[in-house]
Amino acid sequence: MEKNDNSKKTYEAIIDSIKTYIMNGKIKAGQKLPPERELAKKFNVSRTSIREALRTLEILGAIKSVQGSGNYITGDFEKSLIESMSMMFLLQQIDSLEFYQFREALELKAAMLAVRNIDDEKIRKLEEILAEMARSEDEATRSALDKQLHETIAAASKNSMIIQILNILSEVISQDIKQRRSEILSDPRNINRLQKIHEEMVFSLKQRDAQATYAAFTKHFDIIAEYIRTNENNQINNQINNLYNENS
Amino acid sequence: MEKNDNSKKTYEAIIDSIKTYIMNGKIKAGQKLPPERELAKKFNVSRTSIREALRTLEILGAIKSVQGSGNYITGDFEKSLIESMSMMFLLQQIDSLEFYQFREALELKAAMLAVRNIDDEKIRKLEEILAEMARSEDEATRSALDKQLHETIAAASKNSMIIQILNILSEVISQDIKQRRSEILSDPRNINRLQKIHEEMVFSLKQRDAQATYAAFTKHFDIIAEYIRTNENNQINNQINNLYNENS
DNA sequence: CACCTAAATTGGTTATACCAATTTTGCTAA
DNA sequence: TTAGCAAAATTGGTATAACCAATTTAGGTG
Repeated sequence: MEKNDNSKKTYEAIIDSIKTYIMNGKIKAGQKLPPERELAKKFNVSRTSIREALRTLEILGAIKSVQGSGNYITGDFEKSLIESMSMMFLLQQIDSLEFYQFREALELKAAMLAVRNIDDEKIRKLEEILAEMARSEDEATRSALDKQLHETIAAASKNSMIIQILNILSEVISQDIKQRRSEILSDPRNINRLQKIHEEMVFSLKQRDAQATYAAFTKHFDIIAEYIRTNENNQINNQINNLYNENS
Repeated sequence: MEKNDNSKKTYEAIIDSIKTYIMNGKIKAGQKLPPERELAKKFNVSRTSIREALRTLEILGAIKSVQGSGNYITGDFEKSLIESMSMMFLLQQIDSLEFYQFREALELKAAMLAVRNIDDEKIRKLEEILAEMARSEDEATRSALDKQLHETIAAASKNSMIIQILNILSEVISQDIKQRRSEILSDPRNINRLQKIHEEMVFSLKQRDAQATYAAFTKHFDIIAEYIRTNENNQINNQINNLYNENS
């Protein structure tokens, strides 16, 4: 059997074909692909090659295979990005500080967009969270509320891409974030400091004051950065390693 | 043959195993994995499953398969992220404005980091680019210099993750960026405006003045945003579609 | 020692068979 | 007729075995 392409491996050619298939709108999200055996016939290759192509499409988040049912077009790319970024850390030894700076970039932009786009309901929600944080006793509650606060602000940006990537980043370093959050939030000296800054952040958003919002968020980041710098050797990779070592 | 895991498919389990293999440092970047037939024996599964796992690792950028030679650990995740993000656009209809806001987030952070980290040599380079831009006649040259300017600033941030992601973003929307850059840079009213802002950007970096840098970059973004808003219907997807339709 | 060729190694692909989950079909009973 | 259930068909998941194609290795030759 002749190959579809001189240079490309068969499964790569198949991927492109199926991609084009999807992009041209012949198949829309949610729809089912033809059965593997049929695809094999149609593309005139073995089912194995079809499956290798489908595997990569699956890892890219383009499709989802369901045994006994079929291969469905999806749009779930978060998983794929999470995988990629995780691997990126694993092999490139990107340190925590760099990672958090990346995250800060998005959080800050989200905040600046929120200044323009936030509505009164979200403001109320933020104020509620703040109030709960103030009267929370245990570190676990504070940690959960802290997470909620940041997510609410991100959502107020109304930029779905930034929201999605922030979610992904949280996933990638959830272990790391959790640990650090609890570290930082369990230090009694920080509790008040952070509470104040959180209040500043929300207040400046309420006032739709861009400059104050920028200042408040920057201050917030500085506290985090301070913590990370003191544990410079604590590479994020260690955390991620633990994630995977479970199933070795 | 019993499956390695109750819930996971075999090839997924294999992926995890090989990942762990990599993470534990048993295999470092550049090294060769054991042959597929050997891996199959070691993991007690078929070569088929091994290969499906290797395909996904390849698409993730973790390995590279070379026929006749072997599977090598690499660290080339850009390709994978580009793929993921491209697909993200294709199926999710993220519009240009959102995308550029995402980009701005990283550019701004890069600039703010550059304020702290930039050295005199990079400053000189930026000034040279500015000078060239001032005396450039054609739009193509200005466009190339503009790109160079932004890349140099990004590099000055010294945050490899931000630099990488910015590169990836450029790749993903290179068509779009090129088109808009030339649109914006070909309008005679903008040439002077942009030249001034670029000078502000570089000058504020030279002064290591964070506030001024922030102001300059924000002003720069506003010009871009202004342009994009007036062409709101111009979805980025169109550009990317064209990228792929070639091989249909 | 350098070079070339043949053999061995290793990834790429195909074909077939069977397992496992889901879906469909069609019968049975209420 | 219809609701429910069980068998059959469909469809993805895995395993073997065989062969192709590129690379690497080994061995021999000049």
